Amino acid sequence: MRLSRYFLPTLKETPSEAQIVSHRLMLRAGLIRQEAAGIYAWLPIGLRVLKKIEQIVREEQQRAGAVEILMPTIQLADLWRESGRYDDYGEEMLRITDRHKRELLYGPTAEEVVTDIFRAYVKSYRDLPLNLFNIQWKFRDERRPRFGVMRGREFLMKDAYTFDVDEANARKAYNRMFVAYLNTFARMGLKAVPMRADTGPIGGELSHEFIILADTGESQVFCHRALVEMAAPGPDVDWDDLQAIVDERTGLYAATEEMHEPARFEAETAESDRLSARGIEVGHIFYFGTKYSKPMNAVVAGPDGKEAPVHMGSHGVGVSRLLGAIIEASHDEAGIIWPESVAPFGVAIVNLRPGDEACDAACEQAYAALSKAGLDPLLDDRDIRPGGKFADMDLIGIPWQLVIGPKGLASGELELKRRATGEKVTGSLEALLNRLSA
RNA sequence: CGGAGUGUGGCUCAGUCUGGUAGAGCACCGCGUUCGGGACGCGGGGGUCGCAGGUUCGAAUCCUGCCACUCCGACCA
Repeated sequence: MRLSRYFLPTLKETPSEAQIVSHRLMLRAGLIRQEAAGIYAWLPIGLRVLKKIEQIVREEQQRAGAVEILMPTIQLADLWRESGRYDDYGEEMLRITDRHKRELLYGPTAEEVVTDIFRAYVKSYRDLPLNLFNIQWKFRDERRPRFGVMRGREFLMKDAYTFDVDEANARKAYNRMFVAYLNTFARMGLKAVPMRADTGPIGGELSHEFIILADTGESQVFCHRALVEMAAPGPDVDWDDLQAIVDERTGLYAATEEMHEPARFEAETAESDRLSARGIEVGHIFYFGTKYSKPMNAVVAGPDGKEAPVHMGSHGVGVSRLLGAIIEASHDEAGIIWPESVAPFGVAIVNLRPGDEACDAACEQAYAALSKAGLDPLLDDRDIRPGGKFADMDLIGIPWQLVIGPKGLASGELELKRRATGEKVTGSLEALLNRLSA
């Protein structure tokens, strides 16, 4: 992409509505624009990062055996009456009436819709286990939206729904999502800790929140220090038997404020291992048995021919919230520092003298080579003050900057800078291109 | 929903107390000089001061109502 023909509305000053660092940086770096409280437009750079995060989530869901579908944002009130949640959900649900006076709603979650899809087609235990997920916009009319995309009213969520014949199998499905989440967040450079969690109004018996630690987190969390440093299991695991991996994580104390038991924490965890911190919830997994399948009559025939309600779980990842969470975890004075896996571009080529024949030619050469190598370069060829370019590239957090100017071309010593560390490498254009491609 | 606060060009804000016909910096446009980490000079465009009503010869400014947004709390897969 050439910046002279792109849309990158960066701001020098912070809009007054933003209080926390990720929100400020998202506005200043031109990732999002607020349209109303908790409702945002996604600008080109923000959308690129959102899509990369979404793709990582998708790949790890598929690796764990989940199948992608796409459910509508608008749902029927009648389905929610079947489950009994229509009246319970309260003012957080955005209710809509169509021209036929039919009652609709903007989905805050999709248990009802997916259960309706399931019961229409799946009739036998032989079709299980089944895990259907979708990545779709949700709307919850929060009393107080805040912190930018971290607590918006409209947000992008991955929600997976597992269907199993009994509780033992449902726990295996739960474990697959548990491990998939560990791998998902690790790929984004995040250290996420699974914690015992309150099941809230959705109900259920078994639930973990995945929390990343950040000073601006919304909830207080308590856990054993070892959990923070534990490496993700990775893709090469036995997906049919993950109990040992899950036990290793759940054997150590970890709980959010609502579930915290101080006495147990102190009994189970040596004082030097106790960690109390603020956390951001980026994922949440639930097993809730037959809470929806029973009232909605989602049943399958077992080997004995008898019908029984299917055992379900639901498993969410806050995809749009993850942008804020990653920025909270990775930034400095100058701006965002994207992990390479989610960076909007792989490398920025900065042309210090647009219009200078030699600089333009060297930039074109670098751009072509890096594009060919799949490094997704962003060419900053804007004819503005050079200082501004450096600041913009730092602000939007591109992992590498290749600086091309007349002095460097004359001396043969160009500069390559790594955003995360500030480390600089100098060399010929060819040498730096080779280094980036490696 | 309880408490607090803010609405003035795209952004950050001054002006409101003490009423007199709207300003600064940044951004934007033109010309010139510049150019290796957010340049400088000169010229220029852009605002029914959140909305509605009231008081007044006159309202960004005073009064009333409403709306939006932000913060603290409660709430929250």
